[in-house]
Amino acid sequence: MSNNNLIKGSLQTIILKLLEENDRMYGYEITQRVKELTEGEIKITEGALYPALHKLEAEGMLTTEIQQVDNRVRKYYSLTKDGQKEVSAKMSELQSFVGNLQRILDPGWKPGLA
Amino acid sequence: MSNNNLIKGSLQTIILKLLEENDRMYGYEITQRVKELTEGEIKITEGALYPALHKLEAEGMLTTEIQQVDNRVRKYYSLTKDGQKEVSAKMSELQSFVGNLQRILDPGWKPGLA
DNA sequence: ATCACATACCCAATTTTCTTATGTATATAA
DNA sequence: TTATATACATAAGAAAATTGGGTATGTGAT
Repeated sequence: MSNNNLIKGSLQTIILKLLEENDRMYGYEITQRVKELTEGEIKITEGALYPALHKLEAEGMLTTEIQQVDNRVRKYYSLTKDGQKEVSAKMSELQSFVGNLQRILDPGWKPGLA
Repeated sequence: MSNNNLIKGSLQTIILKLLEENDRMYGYEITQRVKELTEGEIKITEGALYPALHKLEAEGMLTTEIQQVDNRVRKYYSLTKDGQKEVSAKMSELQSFVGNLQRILDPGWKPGLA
């Protein structure tokens, strides 16, 4: 995940959420989307991404579809039913975790006040 | 660190920040403070905490002072000069990471709008 | 008395997740 | 022909947890 060494475990959530929004994406596309959205600040490395995708597929969260585009092979991933449920679960876990982090780290923090 | 599996990488930041606010804390106290602040949702395990404290000490971020209290030994930790600088660095890293996470995961998210 | 629980420290084996480095292959622009 | 972009993949190693132990004291309940 680039130079940023924080919060291991959020990569799966990122993958699942992007697939919820986009229905169908391939690996390289995911890395580019994340780079775009964070203005280059988070770069998902291939060494992290592909193992994560394979693991999610093995767990039944994703299905794949291989497709030829301009003499290049793309492997498209989509959410399964289980994957769709998992997105919600992971998202609320992450939200609650970030909330708890704020309670620990931001003295005087109150929910709902930016 | 308990049942919550999304915390990896933020423990050092939590320790440093709590010590910035409290000047002097011992290990067990840190676990209890975090439990309090998160209403039991985050429980720092001793297997994670003590190695993290020892590492921060070895890196020169913390100093220790052993004290007897009621026939029990307590090891108090405080920030060194380097540790004080490190708090700011870790905090802004974490804030920027959480911001990037929101850009990825919250479609339509704008900074400053809760 | 003994058992559970709280306080207070510690370590070792294992697992998960990442970094770093490498490999394959095609296409395009300098 | 060299670098960069696209597109997949694996393997060695490090980092940071989990899990499960161990030591020891104090207190409240059965």
